[in-house]
Amino acid sequence: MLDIRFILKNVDLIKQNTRERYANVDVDKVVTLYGQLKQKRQSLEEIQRRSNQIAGRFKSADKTTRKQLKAEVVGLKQTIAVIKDEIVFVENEYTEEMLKIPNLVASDVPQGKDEYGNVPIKYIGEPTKFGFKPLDHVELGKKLDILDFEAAAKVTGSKFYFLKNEAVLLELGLIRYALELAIKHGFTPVTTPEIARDKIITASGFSPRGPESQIYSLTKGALSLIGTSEITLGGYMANAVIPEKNLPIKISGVSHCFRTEAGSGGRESKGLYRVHQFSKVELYQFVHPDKSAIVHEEMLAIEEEFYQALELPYRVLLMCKGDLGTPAYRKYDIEAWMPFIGEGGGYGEVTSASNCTDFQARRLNTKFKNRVTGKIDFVHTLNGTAVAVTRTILAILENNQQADGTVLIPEILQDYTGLQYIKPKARKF
RNA sequence: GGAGGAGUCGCAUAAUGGUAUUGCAGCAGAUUGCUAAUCUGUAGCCUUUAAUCGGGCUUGUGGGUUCAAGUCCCGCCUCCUCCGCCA
Repeated sequence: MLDIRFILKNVDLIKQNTRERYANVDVDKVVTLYGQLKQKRQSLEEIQRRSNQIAGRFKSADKTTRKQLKAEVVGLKQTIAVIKDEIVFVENEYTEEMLKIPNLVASDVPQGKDEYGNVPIKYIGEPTKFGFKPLDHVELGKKLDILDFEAAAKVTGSKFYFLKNEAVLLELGLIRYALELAIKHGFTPVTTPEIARDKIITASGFSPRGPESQIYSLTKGALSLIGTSEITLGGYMANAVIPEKNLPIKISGVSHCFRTEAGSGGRESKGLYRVHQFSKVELYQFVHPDKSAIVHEEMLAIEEEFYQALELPYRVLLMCKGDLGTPAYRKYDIEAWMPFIGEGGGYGEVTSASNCTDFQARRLNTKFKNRVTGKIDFVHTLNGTAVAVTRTILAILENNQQADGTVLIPEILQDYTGLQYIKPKARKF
């Protein structure tokens, strides 16, 4: 959420930004509704003032005066009720539209409508070449007996999976290595709830209910499954004032993520690439506003350290205006080489790192206080993926397969998994 | 899940239905003069203003009763005690 006072002062700028980000929002409507809201609130306050005045005279009044005062206040009460209803109505409309206004963008964010507008800024490693006919990860998963999509389809439906045998060790090893990397960089590890209040989800910039929602909502209570631990990690500091000397606060969250993937049928949806549930280690930071730009680079550096240690070929993209999420001010994606994307291989998203400036903090109401000046202001928040497990397993399987049908475990993970390679094996069930 | 109790500023506390008290801490100022003490002021949000003054809202939260609600009634949240269930 942006500051309404900032919006009012910079309507043209906001409109241009909204247009360039291809956000479907009516900025004029927000301005108009806010004007109405303010006007109604002021008239309400005036009537409340009169009502309070009458109540104040009541105590010392005699019987007949009280009768008069009472008669006087009845009309006011009715008017107050009417105006209150009007305010609730306008407020709902206003909030709904207001929440759609995206964050501002950094000056170096490229123009562009969608993923094709993203700008590659770095390529590390070469796309994997094979001296034999490689298999995709779904076929590999079957031969190695480590993935089972058919059984998951029976149990839950499409886009679910069972990990089996070495894939399980690989998942746990990836999580463990990612966590140790995070801890090395000063993050406090946490495991989080995987269900959150809709309020917290909204505050993080996601919409829990509605047709385009990516979120699974529960029927019991105003609760939903989290799409990412970014939601719960941000919520950790909701309504908090952090002493400035305690910044930055760096948290690394381990959780499952649940996504409906509404409207993404067929698109790069084979196997593990796009699934309804996966494990992720997330990096999250609350920082001083002056520091967020530098910290954003640090977040990317940690992500790169991870994928370099895994020896996977990847590229880094600076995301264009049209492909940024609503809360993001600037965002990097890392895409790992995946031999079976598109025709003859391509790069597929494995991480993202976003600087959300004060956009999330304003809605989460997370502030910091300078002890000397006493100044209170919103913190900046950043989030990034340490590891999204399923896509990383996909990349390891497809890139590290050998002519003899085995898959080599990256050296860094060998201690964490207790494996050097995964061999094909007969499937008993 | 059931029964009972509680929730007031960072902490601690007060308030026969009458418009949120006091102490400590922190912060600001004054004074004294030095491992600090004393005095004064100081909650948040919205609104108004050049800035003040002023107005409104806020006792976990949302409703209700009332001229008036921390106080009475109802829903929800959180915590405590006990019971049940359970990895």
